[in-house]
Amino acid sequence: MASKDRIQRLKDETRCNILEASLNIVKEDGWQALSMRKIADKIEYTAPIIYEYFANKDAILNELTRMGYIKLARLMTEARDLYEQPEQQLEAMWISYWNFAFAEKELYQVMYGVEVNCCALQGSCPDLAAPSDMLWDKIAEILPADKRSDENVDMKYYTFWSVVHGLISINMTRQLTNHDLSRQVLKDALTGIIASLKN
Amino acid sequence: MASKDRIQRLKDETRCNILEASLNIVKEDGWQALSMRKIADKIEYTAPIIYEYFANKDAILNELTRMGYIKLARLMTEARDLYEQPEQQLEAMWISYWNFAFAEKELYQVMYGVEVNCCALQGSCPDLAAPSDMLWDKIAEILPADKRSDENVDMKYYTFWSVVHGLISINMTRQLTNHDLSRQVLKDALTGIIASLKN
DNA sequence: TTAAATAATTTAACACTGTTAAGCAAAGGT
DNA sequence: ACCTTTGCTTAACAGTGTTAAATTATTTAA
Repeated sequence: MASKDRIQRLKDETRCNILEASLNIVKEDGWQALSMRKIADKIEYTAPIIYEYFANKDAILNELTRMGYIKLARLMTEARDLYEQPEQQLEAMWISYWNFAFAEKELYQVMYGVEVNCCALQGSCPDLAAPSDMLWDKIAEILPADKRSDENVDMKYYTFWSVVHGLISINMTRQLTNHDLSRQVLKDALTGIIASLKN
Repeated sequence: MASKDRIQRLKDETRCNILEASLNIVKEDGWQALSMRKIADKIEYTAPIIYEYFANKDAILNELTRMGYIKLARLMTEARDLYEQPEQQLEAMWISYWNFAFAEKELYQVMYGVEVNCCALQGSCPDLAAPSDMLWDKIAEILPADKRSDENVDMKYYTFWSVVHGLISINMTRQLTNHDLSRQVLKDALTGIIASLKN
């Protein structure tokens, strides 16, 4: 009967190896490069074996997503517990969220649907710059003359863009489904940032 | 010699048809469903023909991206020109950006790397909710008692999340490469929102 | 110990994917 | 009429996720 345990332990280990191998492949060559056969190669099996442990490829992604959330929660808890005041704790948690995103880039990508391949075209044609230029120029126009440095305009521009794009992304990936609430957040944020331009 | 023109016109039309067919497929079944053979089917040719017009599949995505930016610039210009005051113009442009994202969801996705498939698992396990719960609770704790309604906490939570996730996304898709500037925007935004909690 | 049953693993296959090379058929020029 | 160019298709390659069948190894029973 103890052999059952041993076998179970080996199965658990293989399951773990599959997840580990997957993450390694992604860290080396990106999500695009992750394939069942490559995973099988890494764990020194053939592809169909993986289906004994996961229903399909998506199930592996889901499990990695879950692992990401668990790790993020741990890091945020640790960051929070370094402080006493709620305001400092809240800030520490968000900064910990930020740090996690870059320390575990691949996990963050699968958790929140940030594509990597997209937008490979960088400043290749003026069409791509037109919208951002329009916004940038208008921000510069509103900012008081003594604060109209390139860096200040950049700061405000990216603040706007972050909140708007972030809100859109969260909506599109269905992490926020209340569209009315979204619009309200948008309105509030926009008026808030616009107000902050003029002082 | 006029026949040359006619032929050129037909070629231009086919090129346009490829882009149109691609966008239709994506609108019907998502980016995942877009394949060279399906495009060929729609324009009633076989797949290799497409390579006469585009170097590869990526080139099609790039062209759709470009079309997206052109359309976005047009909409933003129209929105801006409805107003006189710079502040109103700026707000109108961002709202126009927001509206474009949902009116042309597929274009926005390819322009800014928002994955669709990801995070299909919704509230399936408590692990996924842990990080957001931690943040939500801390926001509730800081908010003055008379403003501690679920809706108010939600608003603030999503404001935080939008700006942080948006900034991360913009960084990861390499639309903003200056990491120091990012951190500064992050810090400013966080202290700004935290300050706004207590009044 | 040997035979039967069960489990573990692989090979083969299917229907896809992007992409390229070879072949064919129609049109144009001489 | 022939030759050349163009337009288009068929066939193929290497890869993908996934499933069914075949094979090998291990455990159980006699």
